[in-house]
Amino acid sequence: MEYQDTRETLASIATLYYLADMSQDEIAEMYNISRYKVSRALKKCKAMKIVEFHIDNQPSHYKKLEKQIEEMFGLKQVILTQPGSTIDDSKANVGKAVARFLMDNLKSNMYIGFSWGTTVQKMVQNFIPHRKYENVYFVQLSGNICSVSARNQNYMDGREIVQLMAQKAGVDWSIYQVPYIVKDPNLKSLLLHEAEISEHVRKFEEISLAFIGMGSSIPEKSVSYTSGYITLEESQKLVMDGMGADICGNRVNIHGEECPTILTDRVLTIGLETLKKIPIVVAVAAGADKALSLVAGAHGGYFNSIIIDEIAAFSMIKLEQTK
Amino acid sequence: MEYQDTRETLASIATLYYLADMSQDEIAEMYNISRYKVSRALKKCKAMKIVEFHIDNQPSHYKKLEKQIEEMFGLKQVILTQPGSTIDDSKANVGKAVARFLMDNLKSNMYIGFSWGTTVQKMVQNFIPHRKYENVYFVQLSGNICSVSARNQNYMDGREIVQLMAQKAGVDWSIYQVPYIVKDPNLKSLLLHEAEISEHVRKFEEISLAFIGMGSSIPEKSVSYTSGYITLEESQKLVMDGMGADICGNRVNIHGEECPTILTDRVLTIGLETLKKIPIVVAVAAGADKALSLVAGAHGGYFNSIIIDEIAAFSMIKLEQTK
DNA sequence: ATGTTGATTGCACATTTGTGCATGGCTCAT
DNA sequence: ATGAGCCATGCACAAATGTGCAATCAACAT
Repeated sequence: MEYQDTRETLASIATLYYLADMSQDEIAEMYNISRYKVSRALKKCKAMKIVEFHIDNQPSHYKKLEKQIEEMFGLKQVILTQPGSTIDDSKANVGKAVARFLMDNLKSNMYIGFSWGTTVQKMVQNFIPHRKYENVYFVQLSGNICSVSARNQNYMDGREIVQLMAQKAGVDWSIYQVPYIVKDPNLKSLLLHEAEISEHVRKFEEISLAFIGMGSSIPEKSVSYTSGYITLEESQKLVMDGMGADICGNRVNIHGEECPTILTDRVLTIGLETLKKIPIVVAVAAGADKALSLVAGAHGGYFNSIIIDEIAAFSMIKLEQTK
Repeated sequence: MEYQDTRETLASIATLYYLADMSQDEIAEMYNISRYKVSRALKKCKAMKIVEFHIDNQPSHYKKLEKQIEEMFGLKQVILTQPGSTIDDSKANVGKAVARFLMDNLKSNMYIGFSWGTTVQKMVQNFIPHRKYENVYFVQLSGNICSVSARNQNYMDGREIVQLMAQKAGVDWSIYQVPYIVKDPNLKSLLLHEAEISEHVRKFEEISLAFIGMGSSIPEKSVSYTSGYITLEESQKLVMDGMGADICGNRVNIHGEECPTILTDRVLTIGLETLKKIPIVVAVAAGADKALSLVAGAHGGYFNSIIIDEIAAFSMIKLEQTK
């Protein structure tokens, strides 16, 4: 047996490991390669989705878990979705549920707010409105990031999400035409004094339903860092200082309290106090690393509903218990 | 989180382990149970098929592997099938391929031989003949075992397999109305002198296509033991003595040579020399523990074609290389 | 040639996982 | 009450697995 770095060989290794119950050592021997290589090949198989794990669970049993989280965090509504074999799959499932939620709740005479993010983005393709709406505004809640890693092929910025959604629904929309983060707090206040921008921000007060993304509490994954607004060290320091939770761009501690950070007064996004006044705010997230933001946001009362995957749900419970 | 011994909880544990990449320790902590229990719960998840592994491989790439085995063992035709997440699934896939092979090759004026076994049995439900055949006989190649463990709900004996197949095809059949194994060699020769039985055995010479099952080379799984004809110690001794290969009931060593064993002249089944004279003999098997019988049988020339799953294929190669 | 960059590999080590065995609890027939 | 049989549990240990790091290799521009 000769090892080649092809999809076929990788599939054979995955078969031998997961279906034939052979150890990595045995497989290594067959192909005359080192055990380490087999270990790494298997990792690759997961990454390339050559092997996938399917868990047979009736989503009906989420009812118990949803109830538990509602009570634990005092939330109005909790919707759980199935995790996929990759974080991207999980986000897609959440996105589908978010789209469904919106379609169920969208009526005429409403202002709807959207932040952006990879999970929120997954809602777009699943949003298929059937009715016509009068006097509906889709409002962008957070500014746009300028530089996106080229790797992220199908990345949508906040503007694009709001615009696509509004066009699908045939409603008006309002764009937050500012950068997500600025260097100088003074610039932020200057921007907010611009007539066009302040007019947009005033619409925040009219919103009756908002969907907001959660930031990752892993310093390397934080958007402020990945988009180059802060250094990795600064990102790590934020987490160290207990300010790893990121509610739609606002940094808070695990209790949901705002404290001064390097990002204070530099992020252009809907403020926490404004969020609190919106009747229905839905936190949208997938994956374990969103747990901190979810727990913190729930305690701060910045949202009253969540649509997340089962993994994020368990992670919230775990974090709350060990808090 | 409270642990309950329900399918739901098991599914959650599998989700946490396989999809959320949590360690068993972390999961144990969440549920306030011991790590060992998590390990055993995961084992149960596999057994209950709560979690399944799917490997995305195009069966087309089996061509190379099939060719390799054909050359390695000098076989006329090798057909490989996908392994399933359980050995039962794998057998079902093999059974499907066997049924297809039979449908492709069955013509009028043929005698077809069938031994029995869990893999051969899987062929029955997938056999859907469409044409009518003249002068076709389905012939049972091995005697029947009498006592079957009650656990094996849907076990079919050789008689049932042949009969069902023949009825589906609308052809005649001939049953080998004897026990699979007898205590006394004399009894075997007496039985073979019975007119009705000897008439059946004479049909073996007319067979042009036969499907034969392979015995497991794991002492505990050998049918001679599980059906109570020999003790576990005797079964282990057979393997120790190098006679673990089981070609349709005939014990041979890895080179395919017959040597005297405790079962010699006690098994009522088609003999190896008779098998050799049949134009097409197809070995049917799934799983790693059939490798010894497959390799031995190929070397002995008792069959010239095989239909097995990918795992059995790799196991054959491995065994042949380390032989 | 030489340096630079990036990927690959093997190693040592820590972590994670599996399992035979002994223990203790439970049921049930005597 | 007693003892036999069964099953769940935890432990100790062995086996299997993951990964940071450093060495190596290959490609390519200088």
